Amino acid sequence: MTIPPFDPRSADTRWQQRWEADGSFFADSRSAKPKTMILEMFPYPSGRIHMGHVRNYAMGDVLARARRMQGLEVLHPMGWDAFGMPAENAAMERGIHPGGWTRDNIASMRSQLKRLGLAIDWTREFATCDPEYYGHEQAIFLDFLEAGLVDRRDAWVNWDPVDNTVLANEQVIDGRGWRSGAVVERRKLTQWFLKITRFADALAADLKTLDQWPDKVRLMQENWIGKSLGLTFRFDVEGSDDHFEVFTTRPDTLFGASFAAIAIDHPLAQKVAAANTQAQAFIDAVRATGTAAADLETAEKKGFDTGLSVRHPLDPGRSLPVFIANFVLMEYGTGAVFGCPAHDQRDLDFARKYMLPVTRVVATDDDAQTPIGDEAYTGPGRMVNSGFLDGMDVDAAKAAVIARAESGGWGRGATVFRLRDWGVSRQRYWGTPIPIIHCDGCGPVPVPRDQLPVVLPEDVSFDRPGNPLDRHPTWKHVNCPSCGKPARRETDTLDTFVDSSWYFIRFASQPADKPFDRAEAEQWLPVAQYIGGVEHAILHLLYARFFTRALAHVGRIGLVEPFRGLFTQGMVTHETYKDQSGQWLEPGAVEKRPEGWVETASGKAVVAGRAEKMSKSKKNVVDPDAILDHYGADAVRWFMLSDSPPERDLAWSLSGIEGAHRFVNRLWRIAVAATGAANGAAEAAANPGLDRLVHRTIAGITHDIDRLQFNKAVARAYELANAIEKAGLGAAGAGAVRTLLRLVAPMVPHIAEEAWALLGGEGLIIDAPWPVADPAMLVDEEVTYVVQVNGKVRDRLVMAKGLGQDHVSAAALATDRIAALVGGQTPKKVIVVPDRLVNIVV
RNA sequence: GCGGGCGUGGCGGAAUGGUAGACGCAGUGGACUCAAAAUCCACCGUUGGCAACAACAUGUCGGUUCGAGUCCGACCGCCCGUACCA
Repeated sequence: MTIPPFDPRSADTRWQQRWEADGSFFADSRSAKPKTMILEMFPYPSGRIHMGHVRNYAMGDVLARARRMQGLEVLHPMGWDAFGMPAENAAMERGIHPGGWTRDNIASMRSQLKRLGLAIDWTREFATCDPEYYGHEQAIFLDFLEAGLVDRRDAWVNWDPVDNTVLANEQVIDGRGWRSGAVVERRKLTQWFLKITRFADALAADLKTLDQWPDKVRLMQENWIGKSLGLTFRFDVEGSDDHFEVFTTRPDTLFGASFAAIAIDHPLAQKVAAANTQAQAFIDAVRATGTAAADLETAEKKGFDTGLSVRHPLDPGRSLPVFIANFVLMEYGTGAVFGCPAHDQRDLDFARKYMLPVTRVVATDDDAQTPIGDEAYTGPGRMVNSGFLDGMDVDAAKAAVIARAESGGWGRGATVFRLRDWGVSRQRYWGTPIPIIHCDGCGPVPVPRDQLPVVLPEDVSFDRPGNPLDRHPTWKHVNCPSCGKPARRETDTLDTFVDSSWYFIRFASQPADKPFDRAEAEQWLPVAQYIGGVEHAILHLLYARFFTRALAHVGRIGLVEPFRGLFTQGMVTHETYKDQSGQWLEPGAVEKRPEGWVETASGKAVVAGRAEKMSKSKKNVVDPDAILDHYGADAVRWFMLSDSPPERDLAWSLSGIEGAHRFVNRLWRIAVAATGAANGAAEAAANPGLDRLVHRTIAGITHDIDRLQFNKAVARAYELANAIEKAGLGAAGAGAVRTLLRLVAPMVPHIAEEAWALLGGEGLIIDAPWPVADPAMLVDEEVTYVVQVNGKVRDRLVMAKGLGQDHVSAAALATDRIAALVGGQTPKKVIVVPDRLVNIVV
């Protein structure tokens, strides 16, 4: 009987259909098994999946499948982050409806994903643009509104005057709208805010509980929240009733103050400008400079002397000039600062420019008399030139100034956060409508809950810029739920980050009549392992943490941290190629010849660049569908998991996928060999060593998968495969082969099922229990000692495990090689590391 | 500027302070074949040597240690994040 080779074209769909027919991946909330939720960040339905998706979902799938084999009830869901600008852009460019475009994309991406054979419970699939989803989101918004977690206020936004819409900061490039190219204006609009700052302290403090998150992400969030401790105090303007507050983290340096500075948007600056055209001109000039990062970096410190002065709070005889300064931000702290040039570089630059005094107030033991040069001193030391603070260290002085301010009633200790409240209003059509009705008499009135969802109208046009909801003939015209008079719907929609801030809870529980059932959701949450790109380290992950806390605050759920484990995977990259004129070339258009890389068609030399993230503009994209057609799902999955550690970038290569494909075929040959006749001689000779390796591999791969070190699991699988082939046991090796198959089944599930069936395994391999290593088999009876002389390896010695130190050192010294090297001297020292190594020092 | 990460063969990468280079890719030689593909076997850090073996070798320089890729200090390079944050 000849067994045909493995053919993924038939096997992949056959097993996928079988799993689906069996409901293998259905996550049963009523199961008595321990439950776990494995989640990868859900995709935006852009149209096609890319290799980054494949890598992301392959990793999550390994974990989900392994946990399932380990006896857990696994929830591994999939859905669509379906609202957003690209759909509206497509609508404008092609005259199609955003909803139709989105649903078509979802359909094609779903079928692409299914080809990968992912262990997903598709019964829980949803898209955030489903009214059933966003209706519940509107209900949550109303919950938050009732609980005082929603605010409506004026805010500065980036306004594109051509597209008539607000732009996110990321959509402003060099001060221009990324689509229209129009110069972006700063506009003040009334916006809805979610009060994330209410939780700023908890969001920062609880980062330390997230011990299964990468340190890097925790640090990024900590910096983003930006908690600073210090003093807020009042400056009184001399000769008037005006006063303003400043915040400082260095109250200790207050005696070194030589000026005060306020932001151009500060109310006092506005007041000054109203009466002073030069001040107004300065403000206009600063505003025109733009706020792009590049501008700020090179921008000189500039100020306008208002002619006003403020009293020094600790030294009433002194007064300080007040400047309007370009480096003071209204958005941070109080929009006003005091300048202490000696101990702050920015203040020093400013003071030198405007000839302000520079007084050292912090000194180390030997530099109290040294004047400050071009560099501010920000280190520790003792206070000088500081009145009652003299002699104190920095920390004591901070506390003393705060105490003095509080008792004097002119200031108080304060905590300031960099984190701002979350503006969620978007002047867009393709998003969740904000469930509010504006009434001239009653103000903003919540839509009654029995009228949810507020559904987006289908009949909209994108022939003109701006928000189609705003100009829809009928949609926004409704009566006020409170007084019944004619009123208008809110036409802004929610930021799409709101949609992704609670989708994982909806995955865990999706009743029709409410966003989620608390008890059911809590069975699955928090997510045991969340996997996605590091680009979401701040916004999405912070918003989701906030949302979960806010839901707990309103009593809807009993947890505050949604993701227990977080893993940020690297990108999939590919080499890039450019021709002599600098045009990007597709990998398929070039080849490597002895003389170097050339363009195949023309034979002209090509410059091979480094591997970069796959992108259309660099023409280095590899389409998963074509690869799946050619190699099948298992080879692609295996390649995505091998070679590179998962947190680092993975360079796609043809030879890499070829190698993965070879391994899949080799697994099949190994299985086929195990159906043959037993090779008795080989069995007797090779079995003990192989058995030990099998158990070591079980322990190793289990451990590697737990830690998401798939590249190491892959290496161990190769080792075991090599050893099985080398042993040449035939059917006598079937046990080892079956174990290998179970170990690789989470990674290459289709070939694993096929080979499992071939070897007569019971049921499906995904229903087979995960192998368990026998601890006795992990311990060797014999160990190889490394014998070093003066730290250099000179010999190896196989001895029984657990011998005494004297015995080991005597044995080492007795070998001819070592005896010759030691040459009869008495060793100065012999170090014995039990069961590992002997080092003889002469 | 600040914060973080990373530097190991031709390449991706392994390595609880204890045999550096597991495993894969690429390459070289051979077997099978009319031939090729596939597959199998062997070799595969550098230098010297027929060999046994020796020396060198984990970005650079120093330190701790019987012993350092790993720990400590200084520096160089690359990558990522972030920024007038008071």
